[in-house]
Amino acid sequence: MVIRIDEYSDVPIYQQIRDQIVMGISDGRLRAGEQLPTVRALALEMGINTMTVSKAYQSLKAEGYILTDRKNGARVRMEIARSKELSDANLWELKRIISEARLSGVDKKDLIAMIEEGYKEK
Amino acid sequence: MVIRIDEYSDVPIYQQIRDQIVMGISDGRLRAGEQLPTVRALALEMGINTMTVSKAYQSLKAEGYILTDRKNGARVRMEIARSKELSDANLWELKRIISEARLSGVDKKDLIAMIEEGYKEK
Amino acid sequence: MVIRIDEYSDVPIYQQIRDQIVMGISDGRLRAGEQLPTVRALALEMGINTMTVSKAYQSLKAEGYILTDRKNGARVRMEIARSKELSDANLWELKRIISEARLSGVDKKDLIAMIEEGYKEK
Amino acid sequence: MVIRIDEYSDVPIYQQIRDQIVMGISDGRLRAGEQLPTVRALALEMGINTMTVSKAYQSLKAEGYILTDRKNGARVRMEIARSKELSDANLWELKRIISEARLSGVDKKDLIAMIEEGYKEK
DNA sequence: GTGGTCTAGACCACG
DNA sequence: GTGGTCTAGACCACG
Repeated sequence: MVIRIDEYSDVPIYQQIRDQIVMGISDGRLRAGEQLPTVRALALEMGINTMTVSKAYQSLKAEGYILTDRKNGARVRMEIARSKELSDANLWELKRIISEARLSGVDKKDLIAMIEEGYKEK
Repeated sequence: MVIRIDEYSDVPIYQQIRDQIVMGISDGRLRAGEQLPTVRALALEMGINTMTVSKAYQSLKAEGYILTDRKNGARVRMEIARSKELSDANLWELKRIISEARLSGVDKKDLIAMIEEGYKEK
Repeated sequence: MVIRIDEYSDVPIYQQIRDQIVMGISDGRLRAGEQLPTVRALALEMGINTMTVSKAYQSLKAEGYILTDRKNGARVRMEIARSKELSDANLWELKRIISEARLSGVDKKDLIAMIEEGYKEK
Repeated sequence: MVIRIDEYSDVPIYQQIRDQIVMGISDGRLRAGEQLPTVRALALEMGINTMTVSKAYQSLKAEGYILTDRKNGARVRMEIARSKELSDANLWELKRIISEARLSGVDKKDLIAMIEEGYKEK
């Protein structure tokens, strides 16, 4: 899976990596149990510091998306915990985006289509 | 309209103000043409720096949500530009949230319900 | 509150800081709402890098023990979430220690006394 | 006695082996004088490196829990030294866990029950 | 002034 | 080889 960094984004690099891996897991580009690139390999490939990648992985690990071991590096977790709820931050963020979408004249159907797309079987 | 700030949020205060005003316009608590409090008044009321409020207003102005003039202060714009599209940033953010929702086991219907709620007539 | 680092310990420095702040909150040396030293101040005082202190604070923040804001630095949270349960890691660790205590001939009463002491009103 | 390894735990594998053998001795699953599997046998059975098992055994030997000789392999020691004291590391660790338990709202009685359980006659 | 991010580079234990 | 930790030093946005 290719990870692309927008160096002009306000979103920190480690967060962008974290987000893209989460999205990769959700949309099936990363399978349960699949091996992630090593911290060093990904850092080298992306031209960034290993600490930055490490921070992304540690975040993913703390959130229960991946597991790391010293021998094999990082893998997508087989059973990701299902809280059944959006975090407060995501809930607010979603409300904000819906408000902005409405004000921009985005059709409600387009938003729903995005959800359908995101929930499609992979 | 009451604006509530979470001073411990990772979201900058000026951004929280900006977001809540946008949401207020979207859900009808703020009407087109309606007068906003002055920078000084809002800053005083919320116990924060005027610079912070000013930053929020400037952002809203730049985005086309409000108009300011020296005489009348700030008002909600009568005709907000309707790009008919989500910004790139919002598009990505929405995809991210949908991915996380799905992985957390949030029901697709709950997300759609939030959209319906946000688009309800006011 | 004085924080002491054992530089020969296997426990990472950031973890030692984190642990001592948690213990300080529990035993009343740090009160709810109390200001913590700034990242820079603590780093300087302890002769370590700001990143190391920052890591400790971020861990405490993620665990819900403290809150940070840009203006005032870090504070002990007023209401710490009460899961009512030990983490798996702490549960195992406690079992291990009890086993080792027993084998070393430590009196059961001494362990219970430590618990009583730790739960005393402050 | 079955030893279970969590390869994704932050606790090193050799430490997990060491801990489980100590717990086995304490709770009577391993009797004084009882033979332990050879390093090779255990490593083969668990699918891990012999070096890792060897490290665990060496640690147990250094701590006085087991004895090794070339002819008979490793055995649980007949008389384990009873220092009557917790090590400094365990003392600190126990204090930390008690602090976290208290802050999490864990009932004091639950901790005491764990001690009673760990000290039950076998 | 505050915390947050990032780099370049180093060292470490584990396995 | 793997992830984890730490430093020295820099730059950033926020307020």
